[in-house]
Amino acid sequence: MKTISRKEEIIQVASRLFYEKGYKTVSMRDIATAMDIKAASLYNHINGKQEILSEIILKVAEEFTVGMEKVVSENSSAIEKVEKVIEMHVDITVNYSEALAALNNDWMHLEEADLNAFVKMREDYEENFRTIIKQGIDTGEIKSYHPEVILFSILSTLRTLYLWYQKRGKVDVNILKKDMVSVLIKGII
Amino acid sequence: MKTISRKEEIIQVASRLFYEKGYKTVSMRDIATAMDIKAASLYNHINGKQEILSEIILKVAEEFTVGMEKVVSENSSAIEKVEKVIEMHVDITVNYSEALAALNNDWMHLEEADLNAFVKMREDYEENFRTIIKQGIDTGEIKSYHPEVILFSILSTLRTLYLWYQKRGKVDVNILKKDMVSVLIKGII
DNA sequence: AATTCTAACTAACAAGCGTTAGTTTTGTTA
DNA sequence: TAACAAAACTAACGCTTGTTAGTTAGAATT
Repeated sequence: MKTISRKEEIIQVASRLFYEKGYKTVSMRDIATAMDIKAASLYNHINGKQEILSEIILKVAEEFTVGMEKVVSENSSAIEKVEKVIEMHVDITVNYSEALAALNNDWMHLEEADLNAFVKMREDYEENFRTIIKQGIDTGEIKSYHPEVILFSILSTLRTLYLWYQKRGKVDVNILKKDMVSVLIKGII
Repeated sequence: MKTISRKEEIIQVASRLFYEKGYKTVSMRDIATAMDIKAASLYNHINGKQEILSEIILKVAEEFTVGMEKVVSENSSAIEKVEKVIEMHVDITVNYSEALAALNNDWMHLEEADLNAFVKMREDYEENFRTIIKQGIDTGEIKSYHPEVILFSILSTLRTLYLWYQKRGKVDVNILKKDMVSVLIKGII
């Protein structure tokens, strides 16, 4: 029986509100009201609004980083790696769908140190994905379109998945993975 | 020699700032400073911050609506219609890349009347696209994946294009159209 | 030259923001 | 039961927000 700390509860509630209205629109009073307490009481558990944002974003960003590093280190074909990346995105989307709104839309409101860390992680992630695609093109597994266009096309779809997943009443994960792999890969092989 | 009114100038400057930081983060003083005037002076030309947002968003939304209606009314195959939709998206992205940030990220900050109008346009647009895809599946032109997944996949990519277009130093429009059509269509036929 | 119009200005407002200080309530441990 | 810690409270702070009122400088029109 895993209990949830008050701090984690704040982060959970904030994630939901950020998902609905965005970081800048949600006030500390909004978060407090949603928890039936006063805004000042939040500060018994967290250091400030910034901390809430960075905990939400960086936690998920690290999931992506770890997941991507695992895929890259595998001894498998490029197409298999792309498949694994897609599946990882689906898994993270299902587990953190609300946090992904902040990660996608509010990362620029992180302050310096966290912002730099996030941007670095994001760039590394894209670079790893780009390398996989280029390798696939070299080995002939993937059609030789401009790699940047393939990268952009797949990544856009994956990054926006959290919106559709919420809207379409949370489909079965395994079916979702299969569909995504089909649609995204069949076009490039 | 087409001159630009002061109001249009405000909307243009605001679009750029909204693109960079988001509607809620940008203050009227920020907009004024960027134009080298005081915030109060803006009100000689516009009625308020809301008006700026709705002018930016609804103008582009109408472009999409008109474009889609034109495509739908054409007498051509489903695949040809999908191609036309993709090309329309590229055209609008090139002409309104900054306004698209507000349309994608800040539409929820429209107030009631404009919000309803926008949501309606967006739903109609998606429904038209969905119908095209379903027709394509019926006639056998398009693989019989779940139409919702195809719709989502293509639309996500098109809607995020404005980000990549800005980042990659504004590629040639016709090349961009060709690439997008290739990558997005080859996967579904 | 007098008038009107345009577009800027200064000054201020009420409301909301994130946050802090100090206090009180609540529940657990000695 | 007394002591302590956790987590809530009230009250207020300095600052920023969108917006309004009233004024002024310069250009265009009569």
